[in-house]
Amino acid sequence: MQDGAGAEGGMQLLLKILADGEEQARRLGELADDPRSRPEHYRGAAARLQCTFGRAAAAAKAVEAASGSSRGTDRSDSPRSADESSGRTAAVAAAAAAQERQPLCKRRKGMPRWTLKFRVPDANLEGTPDDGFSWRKYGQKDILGAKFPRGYYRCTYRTTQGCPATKQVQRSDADLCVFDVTYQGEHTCHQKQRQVAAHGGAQSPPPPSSHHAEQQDPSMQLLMGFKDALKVETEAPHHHDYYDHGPASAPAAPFSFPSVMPFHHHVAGGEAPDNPATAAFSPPPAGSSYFSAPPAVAGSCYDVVFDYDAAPAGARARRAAESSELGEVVSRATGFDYSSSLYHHAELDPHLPFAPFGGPSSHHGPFQ
DNA sequence: GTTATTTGACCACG
DNA sequence: CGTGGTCAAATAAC
Repeated sequence: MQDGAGAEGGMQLLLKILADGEEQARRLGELADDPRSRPEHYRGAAARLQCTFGRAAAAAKAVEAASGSSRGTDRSDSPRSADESSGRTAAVAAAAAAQERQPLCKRRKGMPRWTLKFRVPDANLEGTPDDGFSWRKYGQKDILGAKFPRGYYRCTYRTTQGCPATKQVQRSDADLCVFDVTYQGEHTCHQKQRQVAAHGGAQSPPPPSSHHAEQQDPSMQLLMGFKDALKVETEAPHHHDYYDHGPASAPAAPFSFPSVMPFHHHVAGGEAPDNPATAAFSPPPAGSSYFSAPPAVAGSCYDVVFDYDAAPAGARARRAAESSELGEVVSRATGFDYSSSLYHHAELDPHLPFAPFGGPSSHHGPFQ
């Protein structure tokens, strides 16, 4: 019973989150229309969107788990992760567990992490794609099985402003024009602060918490971000055209989610951990949970793909291959010549404001 | 002079 | 013990 209720409440929450995502996507579209938009703007918006989807995914997962457990037909042929197929009560448990899980007090774990796939048409394949931020390279490592070394970067303002953002850049083995850029940690430095403050009305009631608060509470930060990205305009969902060099017509059709939530589709054709990203980035057969927005203004688009899987690199790939992978999303951006795919490995659910699951007072839209 | 990159060593995790 | 991520000294670039 509780499960059922949890599922319903979860579904509502899910819908709510999806609505947020829609708005964020719209906003991203709006950015595209604004010639003043910069890569960082897109990135920021994409990041927010990504977070939203991460939440949505988690919510969906929870809902599924809830309904699944009440059904009684769990486990057996579900190749999913064992921990989740064991039919938990619901998201509440998962969320709680996630929040409680923090024995890793050593390294930088627990920070939001996502991967963007930058595809460089044929121009910028010289070096790392510019995402609008200043990075300082602090290392390079040859990765097993990878043809090219992986570059480690951290925010230039790490020492001066204590910005925790880091990224890892790696060229795809197969496609030289594809870069896997894994970001970790949000920028707290001022370089990105001007992310998206372009809006009429009471735009930017100054992001009050933009430096310290976020470091302590990622979820808080995320919520703030949501609030920040409320108005938007989107385009019609397309298929898997990850990059459309469309004319500058940024029409705009309401962004609506197809049949997305429960995406269970196997993607990789096997265990080719070489490039999990490639799998998601490559042409999804028909009917995959992939949809990107078409033609942007100038040519590039952001294909955002969420992959919630807490596992790092290797395991992640395998998981993506074996179990259901969620691919999803997106939107386009303009101004640059690369398209990218954004992956999201919700480090589990470090930021899952799921508390009010199954409760009536769930998530009242405090986004403002 | 400064600041960024390179590069091997070190260390943590699985 | 292998792999991946970071540090830090040396080097290069500005």
